[in-house]
Amino acid sequence: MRTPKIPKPTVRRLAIYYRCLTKLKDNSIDKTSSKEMADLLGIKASQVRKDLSYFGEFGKRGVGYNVDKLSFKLKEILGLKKNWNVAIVGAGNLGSAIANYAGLEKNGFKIISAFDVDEKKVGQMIVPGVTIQKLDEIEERIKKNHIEIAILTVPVNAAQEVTDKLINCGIKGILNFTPTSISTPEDVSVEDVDFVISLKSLTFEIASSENEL
Amino acid sequence: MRTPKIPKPTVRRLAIYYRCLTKLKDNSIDKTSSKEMADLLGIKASQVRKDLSYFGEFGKRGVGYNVDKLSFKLKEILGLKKNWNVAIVGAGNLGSAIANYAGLEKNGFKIISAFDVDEKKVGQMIVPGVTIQKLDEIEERIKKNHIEIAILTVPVNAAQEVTDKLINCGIKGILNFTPTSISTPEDVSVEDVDFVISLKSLTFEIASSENEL
DNA sequence: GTGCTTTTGTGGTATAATTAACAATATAAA
DNA sequence: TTTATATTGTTAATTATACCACAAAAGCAC
Repeated sequence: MRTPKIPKPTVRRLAIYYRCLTKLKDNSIDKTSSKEMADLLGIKASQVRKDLSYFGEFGKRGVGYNVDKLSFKLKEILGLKKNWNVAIVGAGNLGSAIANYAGLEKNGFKIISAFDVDEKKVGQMIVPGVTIQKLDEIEERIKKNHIEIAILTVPVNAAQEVTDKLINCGIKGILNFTPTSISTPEDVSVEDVDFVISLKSLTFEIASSENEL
Repeated sequence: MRTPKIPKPTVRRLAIYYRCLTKLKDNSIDKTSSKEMADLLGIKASQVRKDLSYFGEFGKRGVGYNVDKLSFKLKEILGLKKNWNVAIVGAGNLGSAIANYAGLEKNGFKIISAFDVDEKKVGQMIVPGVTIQKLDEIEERIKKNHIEIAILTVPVNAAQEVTDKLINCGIKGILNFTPTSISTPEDVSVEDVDFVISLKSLTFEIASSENEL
């Protein structure tokens, strides 16, 4: 019961604040303020303070925040003090690109396994040191390697079936790249990433601003 | 002034309804209801009706919606009756994977050009028929080929600089995959896609549910 | 120390989004 | 034709989220 009930948008922003603080650190800036962060991110300072206030008091009145300290706190809050073992499920174009995205490793997400149904892909390396395995082996491997997060990049028609397998082997979270909503019990979290939907939001905006003329 | 002021979440859901209707069509289902769609998507029927009501009356009381008709209307609303010309800006791993994602073409987004600073990549094909070009040529090419949407997959430190170039050559929308917020004038729409942030929302959820025990 | 400036943390308010409720309408069966 | 059932479109209520405003520190200058 550490967390009363944190708004979803707040959680996303916490991750954004954390990223912002990392950048400040890279620039050797050791103190900041809600105003400074808010301006960098294009939001309101009160929003930053409100978001942080769900978790405690991390700043000093009249002074601001110590970058290192706040960064450490957010890291803790976001569950990033440990490294997370991740599996890529579906080793196509997108799955491979994501597996090789440097940002993952850098942020403490380690690709431990990759799975695909395609026999031709099995045995190939998806990232250095990780070979693609048969989807059949998924339950065994996920349990054995203590994988907690799956990145789901299978074709849409396989999405729910594969999700059910993941649930069975005790996965805790799924990053869903398939263009469909998958259902899970409430102790298995899902985050959807759908850039075609984002593209269509974009065309909506463009089209409606053109219609307004 | 066709649109009074549509909530952002509504716009995203419209795109999801459209996808849902396409699926129903594929299964030769020609009529549906707010209830049926809502159940398929895991939301409330009243939400579906409310969202649609911003744009008109598309159903028949006591009966429901004609799949074809509603689908056509949403296509129109979302600005998808025309095909959109898209440029990939930054032809790395992720940019290439996205360019080759079948869902784009299928949904009316056509990759017309790709750009990169890396001389070694220039001249290579990113998708059949599209060779990667020097970033210097971006303004000329985007204007000449009537490209309206850019998919931004450059390294984070180049994001704003490249964005400014895109703004200069009259781009209308940017799908931003870089892990930073970019600023644009208000007539240039931006949609952020950041799956590392989504991953961290996931770890927050997992970590806090573990702390609750 | 006193006053001035800065900036936090937070309680209250305003705004936005979701959900419920229901009259209006359609269909089909009795 | 009436009654029962289904389902919309819309208004009202509820809930969620963002924003404002200000008292409570903290530091600095004099």
